[in-house]
Amino acid sequence: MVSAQQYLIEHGIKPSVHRLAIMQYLLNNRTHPTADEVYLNLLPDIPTLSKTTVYNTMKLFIEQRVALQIDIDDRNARFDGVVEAHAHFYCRVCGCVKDLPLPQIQEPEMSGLTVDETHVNFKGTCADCKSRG
Amino acid sequence: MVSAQQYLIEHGIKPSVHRLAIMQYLLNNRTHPTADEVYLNLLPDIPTLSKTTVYNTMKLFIEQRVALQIDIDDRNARFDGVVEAHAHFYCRVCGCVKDLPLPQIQEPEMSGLTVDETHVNFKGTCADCKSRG
DNA sequence: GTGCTTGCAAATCGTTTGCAATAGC
DNA sequence: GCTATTGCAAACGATTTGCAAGCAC
Repeated sequence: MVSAQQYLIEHGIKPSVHRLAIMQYLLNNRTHPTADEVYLNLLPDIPTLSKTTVYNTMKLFIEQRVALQIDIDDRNARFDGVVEAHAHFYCRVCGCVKDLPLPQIQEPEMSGLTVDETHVNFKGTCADCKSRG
Repeated sequence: MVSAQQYLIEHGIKPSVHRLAIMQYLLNNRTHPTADEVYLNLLPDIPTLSKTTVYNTMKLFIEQRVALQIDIDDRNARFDGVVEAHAHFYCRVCGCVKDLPLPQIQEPEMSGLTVDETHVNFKGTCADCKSRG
Protein backbone atom coordinates (compact mmCIF):
# COMPACT_ATOMS: atom_id res chain seq x y z
CA MET A 1 0.00 0.00 0.00
CA VAL A 2 1.91 2.98 -1.29
CA SER A 3 0.74 6.56 -1.12
CA ALA A 4 -0.96 8.05 -4.14
CA GLN A 5 2.06 10.31 -4.50
CA GLN A 6 4.47 7.37 -4.61
CA TYR A 7 2.13 5.58 -6.98
CA LEU A 8 2.15 8.43 -9.47
CA ILE A 9 5.92 8.84 -9.29
CA GLU A 10 6.44 5.13 -9.87
CA HIS A 11 4.44 5.46 -13.06
CA GLY A 12 6.38 8.42 -14.34
CA ILE A 13 3.80 11.07 -13.47
CA LYS A 14 4.96 14.23 -11.78
CA PRO A 15 2.56 14.58 -8.83
CA SER A 16 1.15 18.08 -9.05
CA VAL A 17 -1.53 19.12 -6.59
CA HIS A 18 -4.27 18.63 -9.15
CA ARG A 19 -3.05 15.26 -10.32
CA LEU A 20 -2.75 14.01 -6.78
CA ALA A 21 -6.24 15.15 -5.93
CA ILE A 22 -7.69 13.45 -8.99
CA MET A 23 -5.80 10.22 -8.31
CA GLN A 24 -6.91 10.26 -4.68
CA TYR A 25 -10.45 10.80 -5.81
CA LEU A 26 -10.34 7.84 -8.15
CA LEU A 27 -8.85 5.59 -5.49
CA ASN A 28 -11.20 6.67 -2.71
CA ASN A 29 -14.38 6.68 -4.79
CA ARG A 30 -14.70 3.55 -6.82
CA THR A 31 -17.78 4.83 -8.54
CA HIS A 32 -16.33 4.97 -12.05
CA PRO A 33 -17.01 8.67 -12.27
CA THR A 34 -17.39 10.74 -15.40
CA ALA A 35 -15.05 13.66 -16.01
CA ASP A 36 -17.80 15.97 -14.89
CA GLU A 37 -18.36 14.12 -11.62
CA VAL A 38 -14.68 14.30 -10.79
CA TYR A 39 -14.67 17.98 -11.62
CA LEU A 40 -17.75 18.84 -9.57
CA ASN A 41 -16.67 16.83 -6.56
CA LEU A 42 -13.20 18.30 -6.39
CA LEU A 43 -14.27 21.86 -7.09
CA PRO A 44 -15.12 22.72 -3.46
CA ASP A 45 -11.63 21.68 -2.37
CA ILE A 46 -9.79 23.03 -5.41
CA PRO A 47 -11.72 26.05 -6.63
CA THR A 48 -9.17 26.76 -9.34
CA LEU A 49 -9.67 23.38 -11.00
CA SER A 50 -10.89 23.42 -14.58
CA LYS A 51 -12.57 20.67 -16.53
CA THR A 52 -9.81 20.82 -19.11
CA THR A 53 -7.37 19.76 -16.43
CA VAL A 54 -9.56 16.81 -15.49
CA TYR A 55 -9.57 15.69 -19.12
CA ASN A 56 -5.84 16.29 -19.53
CA THR A 57 -5.09 14.38 -16.37
CA MET A 58 -7.31 11.44 -17.25
CA LYS A 59 -5.61 11.18 -20.60
CA LEU A 60 -2.23 11.16 -18.90
CA PHE A 61 -3.35 8.58 -16.34
CA ILE A 62 -4.66 6.29 -19.06
CA GLU A 63 -1.45 6.57 -21.07
CA GLN A 64 0.58 5.76 -17.97
CA ARG A 65 -1.79 2.94 -17.10
CA VAL A 66 -2.83 4.16 -13.68
CA ALA A 67 -6.44 4.50 -14.82
CA LEU A 68 -8.76 2.88 -17.31
CA GLN A 69 -11.51 4.27 -19.45
CA ILE A 70 -14.72 2.29 -19.33
CA ASP A 71 -17.02 2.29 -22.35
CA ILE A 72 -20.14 1.07 -20.63
CA ASP A 73 -22.24 4.20 -20.68
CA ASP A 74 -22.74 5.50 -24.18
CA ARG A 75 -23.35 9.04 -22.97
CA ASN A 76 -20.14 9.72 -21.04
CA ALA A 77 -16.65 8.40 -20.70
CA ARG A 78 -16.10 6.89 -17.27
CA PHE A 79 -12.82 6.42 -15.49
CA ASP A 80 -11.61 3.75 -13.13
CA GLY A 81 -8.57 4.02 -10.87
CA VAL A 82 -8.60 0.27 -10.30
CA VAL A 83 -6.48 -1.18 -13.06
CA GLU A 84 -6.59 -4.79 -11.92
CA ALA A 85 -8.82 -6.86 -14.18
CA HIS A 86 -12.44 -6.89 -13.10
CA ALA A 87 -15.86 -6.84 -14.69
CA HIS A 88 -18.46 -4.08 -14.57
CA PHE A 89 -22.17 -3.97 -14.13
CA TYR A 90 -24.18 -1.02 -15.47
CA CYS A 91 -27.67 -0.34 -14.19
CA ARG A 92 -29.84 1.06 -16.95
CA VAL A 93 -32.25 2.53 -14.43
CA CYS A 94 -30.07 4.59 -12.13
CA GLY A 95 -26.90 4.61 -14.23
CA CYS A 96 -24.66 3.30 -11.46
CA VAL A 97 -21.64 1.16 -12.29
CA LYS A 98 -20.55 -1.59 -9.94
CA ASP A 99 -17.47 -3.77 -9.87
CA LEU A 100 -17.73 -7.49 -10.20
CA PRO A 101 -15.08 -10.20 -10.04
CA LEU A 102 -13.84 -11.02 -13.51
CA PRO A 103 -15.28 -14.30 -14.70
CA GLN A 104 -12.82 -16.80 -16.04
CA ILE A 105 -12.28 -15.87 -19.67
CA GLN A 106 -9.95 -17.32 -22.19
CA GLU A 107 -8.62 -14.85 -24.67
CA PRO A 108 -9.40 -15.66 -28.25
CA GLU A 109 -6.56 -17.48 -29.98
CA MET A 110 -7.40 -15.91 -33.29
CA SER A 111 -5.21 -15.47 -36.32
CA GLY A 112 -2.59 -13.17 -34.91
CA LEU A 113 -4.66 -10.77 -32.89
CA THR A 114 -2.86 -9.10 -30.03
CA VAL A 115 -5.19 -8.42 -27.12
CA ASP A 116 -4.06 -5.91 -24.55
CA GLU A 117 -7.32 -5.21 -22.75
CA THR A 118 -10.36 -7.29 -21.93
CA HIS A 119 -13.61 -5.64 -20.95
CA VAL A 120 -16.54 -7.57 -19.55
CA ASN A 121 -19.66 -5.48 -19.07
CA PHE A 122 -23.02 -6.63 -17.82
CA LYS A 123 -26.09 -4.47 -18.20
CA GLY A 124 -29.38 -4.72 -16.41
CA THR A 125 -31.06 -3.56 -13.23
CA CYS A 126 -29.30 -3.26 -9.91
CA ALA A 127 -30.67 -4.61 -6.64
CA ASP A 128 -31.62 -1.17 -5.33
CA CYS A 129 -33.61 -0.26 -8.42
CA LYS A 130 -35.37 -3.62 -8.40
CA SER A 131 -36.53 -3.30 -4.81
CA ARG A 132 -37.59 0.26 -5.51
CA GLY A 133 -39.93 -1.22 -8.10
CA MET B 1 -33.73 -18.01 -42.74
CA VAL B 2 -36.53 -15.46 -43.00
CA SER B 3 -36.47 -12.35 -45.15
CA ALA B 4 -35.52 -9.07 -43.56
CA GLN B 5 -39.09 -7.96 -44.11
CA GLN B 6 -40.52 -10.95 -42.26
CA TYR B 7 -37.91 -10.46 -39.56
CA LEU B 8 -38.99 -6.87 -38.92
CA ILE B 9 -42.68 -7.73 -38.91
CA GLU B 10 -42.11 -10.54 -36.44
CA HIS B 11 -40.52 -8.03 -34.12
CA GLY B 12 -43.35 -5.57 -34.35
CA ILE B 13 -41.63 -3.16 -36.73
CA LYS B 14 -43.53 -1.85 -39.68
CA PRO B 15 -41.17 -2.42 -42.62
CA SER B 16 -40.90 0.90 -44.39
CA VAL B 17 -38.50 1.22 -47.29
CA HIS B 18 -35.92 2.98 -45.15
CA ARG B 19 -36.15 0.55 -42.27
CA LEU B 20 -35.81 -2.39 -44.60
CA ALA B 21 -32.76 -0.92 -46.25
CA ILE B 22 -31.09 -0.24 -42.91
CA MET B 23 -31.86 -3.72 -41.62
CA GLN B 24 -30.55 -5.26 -44.84
CA TYR B 25 -27.42 -3.21 -44.52
CA LEU B 26 -26.82 -4.40 -40.98
CA LEU B 27 -27.37 -8.02 -41.91
CA ASN B 28 -25.26 -7.92 -45.07
CA ASN B 29 -22.38 -5.90 -43.64
CA ARG B 30 -21.28 -7.24 -40.32
CA THR B 31 -18.87 -4.41 -39.82
CA HIS B 32 -20.55 -2.89 -36.76
CA PRO B 33 -21.03 0.39 -38.59
CA THR B 34 -21.54 3.80 -37.04
CA ALA B 35 -24.69 5.76 -37.84
CA ASP B 36 -22.65 7.83 -40.25
CA GLU B 37 -21.35 4.79 -42.10
CA VAL B 38 -24.84 3.42 -42.54
CA TYR B 39 -26.01 6.79 -43.76
CA LEU B 40 -23.19 7.31 -46.24
CA ASN B 41 -23.39 3.80 -47.64
CA LEU B 42 -27.12 3.88 -48.21
CA LEU B 43 -27.21 7.40 -49.60
CA PRO B 44 -26.38 6.42 -53.20
CA ASP B 45 -29.33 4.01 -53.23
CA ILE B 46 -31.70 6.14 -51.17
CA PRO B 47 -30.86 9.76 -51.91
CA THR B 48 -33.71 11.00 -49.73
CA LEU B 49 -32.34 9.32 -46.61
CA SER B 50 -31.47 11.57 -43.72
CA LYS B 51 -29.19 10.91 -40.81
CA THR B 52 -32.02 11.57 -38.40
CA THR B 53 -33.85 8.60 -39.88
CA VAL B 54 -30.81 6.40 -39.35
CA TYR B 55 -30.73 7.42 -35.70
CA ASN B 56 -34.48 7.02 -35.28
CA THR B 57 -34.39 3.62 -36.90
CA MET B 58 -31.46 2.38 -34.84
CA LYS B 59 -33.24 3.44 -31.69
CA LEU B 60 -36.31 1.54 -32.78
CA PHE B 61 -34.29 -1.54 -33.73
CA ILE B 62 -32.57 -1.56 -30.36
CA GLU B 63 -35.85 -1.22 -28.49
CA GLN B 64 -37.30 -4.09 -30.48
CA ARG B 65 -34.12 -6.11 -30.00
CA VAL B 66 -33.26 -6.63 -33.64
CA ALA B 67 -30.02 -4.70 -33.20
CA LEU B 68 -27.50 -4.03 -30.47
CA GLN B 69 -25.49 -0.98 -29.66
CA ILE B 70 -21.83 -1.65 -29.04
CA ASP B 71 -19.88 0.61 -26.73
CA ILE B 72 -16.41 -0.36 -27.83
CA ASP B 73 -15.33 2.77 -29.62
CA ASP B 74 -15.54 5.79 -27.36
CA ARG B 75 -15.92 8.18 -30.28
CA ASN B 76 -19.02 6.76 -31.97
CA ALA B 77 -21.91 4.48 -31.23
CA ARG B 78 -21.72 1.32 -33.32
CA PHE B 79 -24.58 -0.96 -34.27
CA ASP B 80 -24.75 -4.68 -34.76
CA GLY B 81 -27.55 -6.53 -36.51
CA VAL B 82 -26.37 -9.82 -35.07
CA VAL B 83 -28.15 -10.16 -31.76
CA GLU B 84 -26.88 -13.62 -30.88
CA ALA B 85 -24.32 -13.46 -28.09
CA HIS B 86 -20.79 -12.96 -29.34
CA ALA B 87 -17.67 -11.11 -28.31
CA HIS B 88 -16.02 -8.18 -30.09
CA PHE B 89 -12.47 -7.22 -30.86
CA TYR B 90 -11.56 -3.59 -31.45
CA CYS B 91 -8.33 -2.69 -33.22
CA ARG B 92 -6.91 0.52 -31.81
CA VAL B 93 -4.84 1.07 -34.92
CA CYS B 94 -7.35 0.87 -37.77
CA GLY B 95 -10.53 1.06 -35.70
CA CYS B 96 -12.05 -2.09 -37.15
CA VAL B 97 -14.36 -4.24 -35.05
CA LYS B 98 -14.39 -7.99 -35.52
CA ASP B 99 -16.68 -10.68 -34.15
CA LEU B 100 -15.35 -13.42 -31.96
CA PRO B 101 -17.06 -16.45 -30.46
CA LEU B 102 -18.26 -15.66 -26.98
CA PRO B 103 -16.01 -17.28 -24.40
CA GLN B 104 -17.73 -19.28 -21.73
CA ILE B 105 -18.83 -16.79 -19.09
CA GLN B 106 -20.83 -17.33 -16.01
CA GLU B 107 -23.03 -14.45 -15.08
CA PRO B 108 -22.37 -13.00 -11.67
CA GLU B 109 -24.73 -14.36 -9.04
CA MET B 110 -24.65 -11.15 -7.09
CA SER B 111 -27.14 -9.86 -4.58
CA GLY B 112 -30.20 -9.50 -6.73
CA LEU B 113 -28.74 -8.04 -9.91
CA THR B 114 -30.70 -8.74 -13.06
CA VAL B 115 -28.43 -9.04 -16.07
CA ASP B 116 -30.03 -8.71 -19.49
CA GLU B 117 -26.95 -8.11 -21.63
CA THR B 118 -23.40 -9.32 -21.50
CA HIS B 119 -20.70 -7.54 -23.47
CA VAL B 120 -17.22 -8.93 -23.90
CA ASN B 121 -14.84 -6.57 -25.65
CA PHE B 122 -11.20 -7.17 -26.42
CA LYS B 123 -8.95 -4.34 -27.51
CA GLY B 124 -5.59 -4.52 -29.18
CA THR B 125 -4.07 -4.77 -32.63
CA CYS B 126 -5.55 -6.80 -35.45
CA ALA B 127 -3.58 -9.17 -37.63
CA ASP B 128 -3.59 -6.83 -40.63
CA CYS B 129 -2.21 -3.91 -38.65
CA LYS B 130 0.45 -6.08 -37.07
CA SER B 131 1.76 -7.38 -40.37
CA ARG B 132 1.67 -3.87 -41.76
CA GLY B 133 4.10 -3.01 -39.01
C1' DG C 1 -58.03 12.66 -42.18
C1' DT C 2 -55.55 10.49 -38.67
C1' DG C 3 -51.44 8.76 -37.15
C1' DC C 4 -46.98 7.12 -38.18
C1' DT C 5 -42.68 8.16 -40.72
C1' DT C 6 -39.37 11.22 -42.40
C1' DG C 7 -36.18 15.26 -42.75
C1' DC C 8 -34.53 19.65 -42.01
C1' DA C 9 -32.40 22.89 -39.08
C1' DA C 10 -31.27 24.13 -34.61
C1' DA C 11 -29.96 22.89 -30.12
C1' DT C 12 -27.39 20.13 -26.94
C1' DC C 13 -23.56 18.53 -24.63
C1' DG C 14 -19.38 15.88 -23.83
C1' DT C 15 -14.87 16.40 -25.34
C1' DT C 16 -10.85 18.58 -27.72
C1' DT C 17 -7.96 22.34 -29.21
C1' DG C 18 -5.35 26.75 -29.39
C1' DC C 19 -3.14 29.67 -26.92
C1' DA C 20 -2.05 32.68 -23.17
C1' DA C 21 -1.13 32.77 -18.09
C1' DT C 22 1.11 30.57 -14.36
C1' DA C 23 4.06 27.76 -11.45
C1' DG C 24 8.08 25.01 -10.36
C1' DC C 25 12.84 24.04 -10.77
C1' DG D 1 14.46 31.78 -17.76
C1' DC D 2 12.87 27.48 -19.41
C1' DT D 3 9.66 23.86 -19.37
C1' DA D 4 5.67 21.66 -17.90
C1' DT D 5 1.11 22.49 -16.09
C1' DT D 6 -3.12 24.80 -16.04
C1' DG D 7 -7.37 27.29 -17.65
C1' DC D 8 -10.17 29.92 -20.49
C1' DA D 9 -12.87 30.34 -24.45
C1' DA D 10 -13.82 28.69 -28.78
C1' DA D 11 -14.27 24.84 -31.80
C1' DC D 12 -15.83 20.36 -32.80
C1' DG D 13 -18.74 16.59 -33.69
C1' DA D 14 -21.91 13.05 -32.57
C1' DT D 15 -26.48 12.75 -31.18
C1' DT D 16 -31.10 14.65 -29.97
C1' DT D 17 -35.03 17.60 -30.38
C1' DG D 18 -38.85 20.42 -32.31
C1' DC D 19 -41.63 20.82 -35.70
C1' DA D 20 -43.43 20.82 -40.26
C1' DA D 21 -44.14 18.06 -44.41
C1' DG D 22 -45.22 13.63 -46.52
C1' DC D 23 -47.14 9.13 -46.74
C1' DA D 24 -50.12 5.09 -45.86
C1' DC D 25 -54.24 2.98 -44.70
